[in-house]
Amino acid sequence: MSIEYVPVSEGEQDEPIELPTEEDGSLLLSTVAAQFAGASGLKYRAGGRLRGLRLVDERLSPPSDGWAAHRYWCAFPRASPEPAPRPRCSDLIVLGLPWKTGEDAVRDYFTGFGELLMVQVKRDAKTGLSKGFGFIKFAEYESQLRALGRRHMIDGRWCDVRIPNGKDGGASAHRKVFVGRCTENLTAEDLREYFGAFGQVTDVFVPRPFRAFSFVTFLDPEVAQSLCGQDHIIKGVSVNISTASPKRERGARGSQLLGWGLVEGGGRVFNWAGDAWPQQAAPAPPLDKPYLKYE
DNA sequence: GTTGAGCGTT
Repeated sequence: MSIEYVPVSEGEQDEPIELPTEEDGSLLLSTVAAQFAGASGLKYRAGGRLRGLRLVDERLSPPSDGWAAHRYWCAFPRASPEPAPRPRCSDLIVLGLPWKTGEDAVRDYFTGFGELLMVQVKRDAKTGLSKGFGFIKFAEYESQLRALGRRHMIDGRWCDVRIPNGKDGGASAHRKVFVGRCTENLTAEDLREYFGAFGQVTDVFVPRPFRAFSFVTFLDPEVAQSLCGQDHIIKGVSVNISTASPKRERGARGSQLLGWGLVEGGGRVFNWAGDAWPQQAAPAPPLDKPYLKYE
């Protein structure tokens, strides 16, 4: 069989370019792609119907009645409807680890949620004793979602997994709502269950001793924002939902009008970018043994 | 009784 020339166009209506076949009578897909970048195959019309050409090992086979009986145009891959880049995993902080828990136990536990890329338990440099928290990073975002969606019993103690402060680009400010008019019988579990119906809840904070409010953090800021301004009845209690204010901002909530750009606190003035929460500027002296009461 | 605990020697 000798080389022949096959008329190929980009679309059915376009002007064809003649492309050479191989010795075996096939047409290389690379020959097509050299003229029509991104082409993944060829088609033609047979008796009014569209037909596709057989493609094996990058070689296009002629129709049964031969190349010369038709003219051809290119098929292109469907514009990928899902180039949506998945959110990347961030480091996650694990809070409330028992003193005795080391990297191995943390890794063993969280591997149940997916492949881990990193595990750290933070220790005092001098004594080597655990500080009661650590960091993990998952390989897959789905694993991170699963881990953020619940509390964790590790070595006999409940632990929390959070996105570390300052590592979410201020997104937590939009993902968290303030729940006012809480009563003492509303538990964190009640709130998690109730608000979980609106979207994945990543954190519930209920002050102890009792104060008449709580915080609920959602994975999706849209969910959090959609609830703001509403009253909801949970276990017969009418609670009010509003936006959460940055921690350092006490009293003068009017400065929300300034977009949270500049805030006074504790006799100092703090400044931070965009809507990020302020880093702790005057950290309370850390307790020597913050988890002692639980042990 | 309506604004929060703890956050990484790189």
